[in-house]
Amino acid sequence: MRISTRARYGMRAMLALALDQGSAPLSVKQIAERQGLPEHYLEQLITPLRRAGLVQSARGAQGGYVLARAAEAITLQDVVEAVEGSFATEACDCPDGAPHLRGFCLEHALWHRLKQTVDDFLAARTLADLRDEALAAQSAAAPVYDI
Amino acid sequence: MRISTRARYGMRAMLALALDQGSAPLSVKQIAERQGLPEHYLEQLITPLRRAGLVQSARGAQGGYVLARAAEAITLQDVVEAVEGSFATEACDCPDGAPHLRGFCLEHALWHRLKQTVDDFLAARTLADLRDEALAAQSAAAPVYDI
DNA sequence: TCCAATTCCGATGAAATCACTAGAATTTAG
DNA sequence: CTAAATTCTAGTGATTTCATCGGAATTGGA
Repeated sequence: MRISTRARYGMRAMLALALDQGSAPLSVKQIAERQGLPEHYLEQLITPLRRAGLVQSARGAQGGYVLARAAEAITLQDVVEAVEGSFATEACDCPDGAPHLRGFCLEHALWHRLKQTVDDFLAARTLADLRDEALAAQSAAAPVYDI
Repeated sequence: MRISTRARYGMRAMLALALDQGSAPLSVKQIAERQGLPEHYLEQLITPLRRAGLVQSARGAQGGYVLARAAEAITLQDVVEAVEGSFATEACDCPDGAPHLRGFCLEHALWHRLKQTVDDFLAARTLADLRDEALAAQSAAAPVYDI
């Protein structure tokens, strides 16, 4: 039960885009620099984000990526699922039952419920929440004292 | 964010022991057979369970493992943490701040909270809960109709 | 005492994940 | 049109996790 680097890096990249909304597209290089991520690996991670329809790409010079829709409309579960591929791939082979106790399936009794808890947690939060929290923390860290 | 086989196999092994409480110790071979787990790998997983004080071993012929304390006193978090090693090993390097936005740390703002949610979920359940649920499912699947 | 059943320990192979490299395709700017 | 910037794709190491193997140490029973 650990958090993959795919999820962590992917989330950082999406946050970078959320913080930059409105201006020109951000290149992978810029995202990697801002978030301290390995550039070439990030390039690889952003592909599933594009395929999932979470970001939009612009090729060529001055190209890059922007969020495909408003940060309010992208849940953190969208992001994690895009880069990790549905996570619950541990399909349960209940019918056969060989590895299960008769009439009892640990996958269903425990792990699916845990997954549901995690999904609920992530689905209840959007990129906008993260963005706003980041902005609030930034302004608190560097308040303007000029009167 | 996926569930490791260490956690899944370790949990199954512990459940097997919880269901067997009171009789002779279970050997790794027996546990592996009952739960359909790779025997040699399980042997490797049970070592951290022993070191964490969750199971007690008896060496030699007729040896094996028993729960070190009552199933009611072993939370699922105890089990997962024993086999996975605290899970939150993603120590945050906030002070330096290089990979973080100024005054904002995604590890703390998101992943630590998610971890806390998972920990709460697992800590609120004990092996006894799983055992009782398994027993209930078994008797429901094979009810006694003799009057 | 000897044998079989075990735990226990270390090494090795196999598969997945993490990360980098190289280069083709595409687009903007001059 | 050319050059630079960039996405996009495929392939290759490096590292971690998953799983097996071999064998030493320990214990109960014949």
